[in-house]
Amino acid sequence: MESEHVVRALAALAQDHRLALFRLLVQAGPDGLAAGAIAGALGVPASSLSFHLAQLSNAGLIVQRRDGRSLIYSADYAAMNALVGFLMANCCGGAACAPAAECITETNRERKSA
Amino acid sequence: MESEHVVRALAALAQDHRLALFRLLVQAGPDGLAAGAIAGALGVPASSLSFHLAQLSNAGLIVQRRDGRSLIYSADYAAMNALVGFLMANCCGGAACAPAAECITETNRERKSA
DNA sequence: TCCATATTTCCACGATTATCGAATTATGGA
DNA sequence: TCCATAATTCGATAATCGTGGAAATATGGA
Repeated sequence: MESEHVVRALAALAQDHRLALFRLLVQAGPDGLAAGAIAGALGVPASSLSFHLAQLSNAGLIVQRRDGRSLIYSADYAAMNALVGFLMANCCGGAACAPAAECITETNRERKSA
Repeated sequence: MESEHVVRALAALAQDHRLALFRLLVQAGPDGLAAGAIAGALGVPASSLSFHLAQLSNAGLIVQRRDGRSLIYSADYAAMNALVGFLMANCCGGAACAPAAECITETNRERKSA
C-alpha cells in the first residue's frame, strides 16, 4: 500500500460525517447497510451522503453492491487493516513493538486461504 | 477518545508531508528527532515544516521537548494506539474480530503500570 | 408502458488548507 | 553584551472541500 493511497484513505476518514459513516459500517459487519438506511441513521441529506459515500468508496475503504433498488455499502476490512498496518509499520525501529492487529472477518479468512 | 479529536488526528495525517513526518517519528522511536533534522530528511522548507509540526502537535499525535537550541519531536504512541482502537472499535459488532494491537514502548509500559 | 422509490450527478457558494519568503523570537557561546 | 543558530509566526495566494436543493438516472412492480 503506497503512501498516496494511504493519504486518500486518511482524508476520507478525516471528516465528521464520513468517520461516523465508516464506523457505522465497520460495526454493521459484512452485511452492510443500504444508502437510505445510512442517511436515516446519520441524519444527512441524500445528496450529501452520496458525496461522502463516493469519497470513502474512492479511497477503497468501503464497497458497494446492489440489492434490488437499494445500494448496499459495507466496510472493506482488508483496507482498514492495511491502513493501520501502514501507520504502525516499523514502529520504534521494530524494537519492543507488537504488530498491528487485524479484524478477521469471514471474508478475510477466505481471502487469506485463497 | 471522542470523535472530534479523532477527526483532527486523521486530518493531521491526511497530507503527504505530515504522513511521512509522522511515520519518520514513529520509526525513530521515543528519542525523536530535531525539527532541523526532520526538515533535512523530508526536504521541506523550515516554515512549511513548522506548520505541519504544529498540526500534528495540535492533534496530539506528537510531542515536543527542548534540548538546547533544538526542539525535539517524537511520536505519541499512546495517541496512535487510541486512534487505531477507535477505528476498529466494535468491529463486526464484536463477532470474530481480534482486538487492535498496540505499539508497546518503554514509556507506554510505565504509563500503564502507573 | 407508466409510476414510485432509491440513489446519484450537477451546480454554486462559503470555508478551510497548503505553501513559502520575510520578519520575529529563543537559546547558547564568545 | 553581541552574534550565530534553531525554529516559529505572519501574510498573501492558489487550490481543495463540504453543503444541499434541483434535476437526472436506475430498478422493480402494477
